[in-house]
Parts: sequence; structure tokens; C-alpha cells
Amino acid sequence: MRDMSLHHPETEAIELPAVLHALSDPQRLRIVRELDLDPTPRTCGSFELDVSKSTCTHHFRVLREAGVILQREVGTSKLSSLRREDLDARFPGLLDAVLGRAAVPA
Amino acid sequence: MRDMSLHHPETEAIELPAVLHALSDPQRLRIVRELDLDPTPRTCGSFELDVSKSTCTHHFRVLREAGVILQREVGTSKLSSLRREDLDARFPGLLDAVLGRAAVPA
DNA sequence: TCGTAAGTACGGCGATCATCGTAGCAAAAG
DNA sequence: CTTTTGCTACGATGATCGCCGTACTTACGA
Repeated sequence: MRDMSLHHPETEAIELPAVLHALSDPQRLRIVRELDLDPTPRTCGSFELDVSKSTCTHHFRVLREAGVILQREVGTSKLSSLRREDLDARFPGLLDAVLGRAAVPA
Repeated sequence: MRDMSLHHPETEAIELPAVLHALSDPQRLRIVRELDLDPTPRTCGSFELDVSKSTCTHHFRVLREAGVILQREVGTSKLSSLRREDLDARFPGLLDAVLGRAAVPA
């Protein structure tokens, strides 16, 4: 194993193209939607994805490195959660819009 | 020339992953931002992009086929404009969030 | 009419991507 | 200690992507 560290970008370093790219994949969009519905930090394996385990790892890394999710190690598992506040601070309204819960103005 | 028709997806057929993917490229994001700042329909060539003409064509097609922009032929040119209303109807708040003008709630 | 301007089709190139299987580690369970 | 569990590293593969140059078409203007 070469690199076990979990790199997360600083809030100010979250890049819009990276976030949009991370969210442009159906599997990853699904992950984000599930994380949104159930805000409890969950292990990667608890998601019903139509991909293999190694592909799953890949998608979570893309989301993490884009700044969309936060992963923290707990024993042999990783708990993932949305970086909602960071995303809202950096790109207000973006996450809500993607999740289909935008604030519709009067 | 095999296919000259300008295909635009119906509003209801605009897919979120396609839109996010279209917007995840810096060049295309730039195009959308310029179209936002100056809503006057403009020709593809009037954008200052760091790419060749054929690459430019490519980016505009991606944006069009994703449902982000509308292109209509005028003589030998194409005039492009944002499909703002369609995007707002389909994914409320998304375009504004991407453009950094989200409605920040009180 | 002839040239120029705007844009496309096509083919190619290198890079990235999504996916997988295999092998392996570390923590927990037995 | 051994097995299981959760996840990762690595390597491979086929697909897509961004980019380019060339050749071409079509409309407009001199």
C-alpha cells in the first residue's frame, strides 16, 4: 500500500469543475443522494451500487478528492458523509440544486 | 457532411448527469459564463477560447446536446444562447448556483 | 464570379475514465 | 492464532474525452 492517507481539499480549494465532474457520474450521484437522504455517516459497503468493490473505492475517492464527501477511518471501515456546509459555503445552492431541493424564490 | 441537423433535447429530456458533465469542462464553463454575462445570442467564433476551431465546435455541440445552450443557424453562422428557462424549469437553481448567483436564503 | 468567413465532418492522438479481478493489508471476531 | 470483514493498491481493458489539422460546405461580400 503506497498511500493510505485520506486527502481532503480545503474548503477554499474545492474546485467547481472537479465537483461537477464528480457529480456527473450516475453512480456517484446515487451515492450523494443516499448520503443526503440518510445523513448518518455510512460505510462505503452499505451502498447498493451496481459496481464491484474496487470500483466503489474509486468512486468514493473521486468524491472525496473533489471535496464532495468526507471520509474518516474507523477501524477497518470508512465512514462517509456529505461536506454539506463546505459545499454550501463555497458554491451556495449548488448541492441543493443537484439534489432537487432548490429554494424556489417567490 | 452527414448530419447537419441541430439536435436539441426536449426540456423534459435534459439529463442531470449530462448537464453536469457538460459544465465540468473549464472551456465550456467559460462559454456558459460569457453567455450569461451577455445574453445576446452570439456566434461560436466570438468567444475567446484557447482552443482550435474544431475543438470549439465540439464544445458547443456537447453543450447543445446536453440541453445547456440553444443554437440556431443564421446564414453561415450559428447563434448560441443559454437555455436558461428550460434549465431552471428542469433543475431549479442549478444554473444560478453554477454561475455563482444563487439566491441565498435569509 | 471569386474569394473569404464560419462552421462541420472526419480521422487521429494521447490522456483520462469507469470498470474489473487479483492480491493484499489491517482490524475485528471466533 | 485463524478467519472473516472492509477496504485498498495494482494492473489491465475498453470506452470516452479533449484536442488538433485537414478537407469540405455553405453563405456572404467584393
